[in-house]
Amino acid sequence: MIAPHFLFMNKRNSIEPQQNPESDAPSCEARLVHLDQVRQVQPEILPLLEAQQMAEFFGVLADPTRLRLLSALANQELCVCDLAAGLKMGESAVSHQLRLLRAMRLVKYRKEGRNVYYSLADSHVINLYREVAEHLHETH
Amino acid sequence: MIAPHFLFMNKRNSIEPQQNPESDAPSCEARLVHLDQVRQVQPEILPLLEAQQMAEFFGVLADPTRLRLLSALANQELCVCDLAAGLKMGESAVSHQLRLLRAMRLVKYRKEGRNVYYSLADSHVINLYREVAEHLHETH
DNA sequence: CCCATATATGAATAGCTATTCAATTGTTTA
DNA sequence: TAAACAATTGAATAGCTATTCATATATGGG
Repeated sequence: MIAPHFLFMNKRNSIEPQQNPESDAPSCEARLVHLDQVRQVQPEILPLLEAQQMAEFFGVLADPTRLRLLSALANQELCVCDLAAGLKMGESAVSHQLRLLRAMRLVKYRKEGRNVYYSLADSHVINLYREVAEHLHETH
Repeated sequence: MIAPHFLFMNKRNSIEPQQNPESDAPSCEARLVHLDQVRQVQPEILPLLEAQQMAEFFGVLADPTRLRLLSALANQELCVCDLAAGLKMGESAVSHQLRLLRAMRLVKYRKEGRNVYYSLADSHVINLYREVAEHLHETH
């Protein structure tokens, strides 16, 4: 298996929100059971801050409406109004969601007159979809 | 750009929870503005059901604790107790989250005595991480 | 057989989130 | 300039979710 350390972006095992390894164990007396394992795994655990960033990103994709918006934009740029019509939703709801997609830099936009045209920002989303689609299609 | 239609798994543009294209538009009078665009994009929009499935999957990854659990398991299998100790969390919380990861088939487990050892189910998660890490590391 | 331990589970609570409604901004056109 | 319109924004509400606490199940040791 590939080294996860790299994958989880532990560029440096620097100071993190985590307490030091020897501190109190919350409940399970792990230090009595598998202290070695715990010691070994702790530096490989994704630091809380980076975990939160990544979770925030996945969270943006964790909504049917936003996924449908992205799918609509996969082929062509569209204005808010047309997106709303295509999804049969209110413009306000769509605008709120586009804001999130914008914040995560998944879409970009362009103003033309009183319309605002949105389009996909890069190809990362496409790759993510492919991976997840593959996973979801495996033996259920 | 790659054909999104394929990526979004519209195996068939069959009957879906969506109303027919001519039905009432909620608010924006899109049929007056860009009816052609709306018509064109609608069959490409990810169907609601599939969008929900995919959103559910991303939702599992949209939590710092679960991401950290996965990072802990990337290298080695670990029992609940050690995972809890490594993350400095209660066993109950960890167990609840592992249940979700199990439901999404991201981890598998093995019982040995009174311990239950968890490990990653496949390599999809690894790939997802890589893609997202790349995205997050691009010019902020 | 009883007790400690490992894990799982259910209920409860606090915090987050998606949509709606109302109001606002900025732009075009009449 | 007034009116219509596209889009955004803020507040409010309903629904979801992560953790905690309490309890349950099961396994191994004495």
